[in-house]
Amino acid sequence: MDDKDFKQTKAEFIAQWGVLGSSWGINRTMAQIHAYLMMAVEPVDTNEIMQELKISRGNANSNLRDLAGWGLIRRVTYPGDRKEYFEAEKDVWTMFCTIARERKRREIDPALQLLQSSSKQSFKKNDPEQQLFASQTKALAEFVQTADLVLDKVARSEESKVLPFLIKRFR
Amino acid sequence: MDDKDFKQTKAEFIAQWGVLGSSWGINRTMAQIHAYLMMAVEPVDTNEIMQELKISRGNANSNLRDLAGWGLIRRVTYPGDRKEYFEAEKDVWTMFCTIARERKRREIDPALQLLQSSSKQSFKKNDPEQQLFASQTKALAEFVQTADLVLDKVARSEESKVLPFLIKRFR
DNA sequence: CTGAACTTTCAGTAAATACTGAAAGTTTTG
DNA sequence: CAAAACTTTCAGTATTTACTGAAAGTTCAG
Repeated sequence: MDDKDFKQTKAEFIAQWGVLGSSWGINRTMAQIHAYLMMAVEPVDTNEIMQELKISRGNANSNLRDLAGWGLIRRVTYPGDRKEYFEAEKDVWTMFCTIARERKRREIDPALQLLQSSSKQSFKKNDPEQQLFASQTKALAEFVQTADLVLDKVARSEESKVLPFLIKRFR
Repeated sequence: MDDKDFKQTKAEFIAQWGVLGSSWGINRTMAQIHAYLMMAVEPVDTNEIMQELKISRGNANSNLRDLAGWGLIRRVTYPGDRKEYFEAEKDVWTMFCTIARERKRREIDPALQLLQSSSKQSFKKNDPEQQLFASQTKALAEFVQTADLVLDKVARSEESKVLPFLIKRFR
């Protein structure tokens, strides 16, 4: 594969990764920046990202900030160089744990809170509608709590190096 | 809890569930309709949904269609009644399996396809950038494949009745 | 076949989300 | 301290996504 083909393959990959990202809840540009950084051998500065992905400085800046907020990329600086560079976590299991931890915090915890507070009301025992509401919210709360717990166990960084092997055995 | 309080609690729950849904990739209305149906004792028709959630016929129709497409709700008809009613799957584990199956089909499979086709190109062994691209896409492909497999195992309906107990033990 | 009962579609519009680029802010250097 | 090098913010705008409601479509009873 010659260099020209490679550049094209890579660009195509990054573009497509963005499309996939947006079919999740992730914005296209953020997914593309992440893909770009995952495939970068060395840390990259904002200008390079702007040029390669054809996006504005503001857009690059805010998506990089968000990615750093998720813990998926790190800011890197070199002594004697005032620019900031960015570098992605490249280990997929570490990435998975990071994402799991953040999603738990941002999505699971609020859901659990709503479900628990809803299910802990007092209801009329003779009203089937109230009974259903009570039992459904309770069942959902328990489910989410279980999911939470599993993610917790799985996303502890110590175990995350064992887990891949365990799971492969499990096939 | 009197009936008025209950109505309010339920409405608040449905509204909030919608907010949570949209912090995932799910649209607010769809999440609300689903919540409404999960908490409904009997099958519900389009008009009731329109009134209760204050949405248009078109909106109700298309979100109901999509929910049915996900397999999260069923269409119900009664002999001698021309209207269609809708009813949600209420068992949370069955719901989970359904969602897992659909997400696999809609999100995991396309990602896997992209990753596999990208990682199966031939690369220059002496170019570190090409090497990184090759190894990253391969690692991602393997990860996604594993996730896929785990979901597959978990989302088989037979086992889904055992799994909750298993996981509770695991605490 | 006709019309009532119901469902679906879709052009137009509203709302939410993402993006731009210039201005303001910050840090460092000479 | 001034100016250069860089980063952040944010008002305005573009793009995407969701929603409305009326019209078209479908099914069925008489």
